[in-house]
Amino acid sequence: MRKDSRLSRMLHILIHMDHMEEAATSEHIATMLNTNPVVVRRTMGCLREQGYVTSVKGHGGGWRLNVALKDITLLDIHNALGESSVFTIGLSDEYTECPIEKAVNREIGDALKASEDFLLTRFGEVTLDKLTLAKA
Amino acid sequence: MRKDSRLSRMLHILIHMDHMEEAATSEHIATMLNTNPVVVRRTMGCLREQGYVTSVKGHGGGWRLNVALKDITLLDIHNALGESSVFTIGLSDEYTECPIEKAVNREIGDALKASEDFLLTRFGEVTLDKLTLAKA
DNA sequence: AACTCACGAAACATAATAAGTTACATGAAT
DNA sequence: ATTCATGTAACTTATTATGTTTCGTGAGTT
Repeated sequence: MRKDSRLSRMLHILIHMDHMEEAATSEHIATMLNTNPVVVRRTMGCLREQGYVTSVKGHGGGWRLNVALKDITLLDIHNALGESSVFTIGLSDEYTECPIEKAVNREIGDALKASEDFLLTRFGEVTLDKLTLAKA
Repeated sequence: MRKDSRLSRMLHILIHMDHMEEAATSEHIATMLNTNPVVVRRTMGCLREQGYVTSVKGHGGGWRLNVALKDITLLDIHNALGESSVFTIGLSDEYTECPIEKAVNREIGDALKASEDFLLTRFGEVTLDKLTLAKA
């Protein structure tokens, strides 16, 4: 199942942008991510909608960070990207009345929910400025 | 991203099988899951490899539970199905030397790992007999 | 022995979706 | 006017869970 690598990619870029004097073009960012400018615009657009970055057209245009790294958490970016679900595990979608199936799906669903809460809480505790200090 | 519903489906079926006198045919199970006998054989085959069920060919053949429900956890079945990863979130797979990218991927990777451990621990605490008692 | 039932397995088709790509419109600076 | 860069629509590709077809094989039944 193909993974959604947008969170990883966007965090990477946001931190780089913090060091930049000039606006970063989609082309430039695409090169850094080994992808395509259109993919960059599409994904960065999600962050712009939430105000984390701004974009300017034309000469000298491109993308700029609009919020300090210390004020952005992994959770913020995760949410901005609007991921639907974090898990590859799903529930059977039979719309039956079978009480066993319901019990199974409730158990799995509750566990997934708890695990997701755990993950998102952790994401919420990490601000991007911490990652610039991290040792490689 | 399409979800993997095998865990949900298999738990559902295993619990039903506990009540059955006769062996359940793939055809019968497929009807319960609103799917196809071949899909059933394919998925149940994973459980057979770990000894949770047995299969018999020919007349009167089919699938039987081979281990008491109280001795099977959600984790056992999850493992038997051999899921690769539980998350839709992945890391950028650029094989760069960029320390920022590495720091980002380590942070996300650690969080995913912790969340997965949390989920699997919980799966390991639930035996299938508990689900038969659960109220709908 | 012939027949039927049911699993085993290979090969292929379908559906969903993240990502990649092409093409063109629009706006801003030179 | 020209060039640069984003905005967006439309299409293609890659991946993978699931679905489907088909044939082989073993086990009871008649």
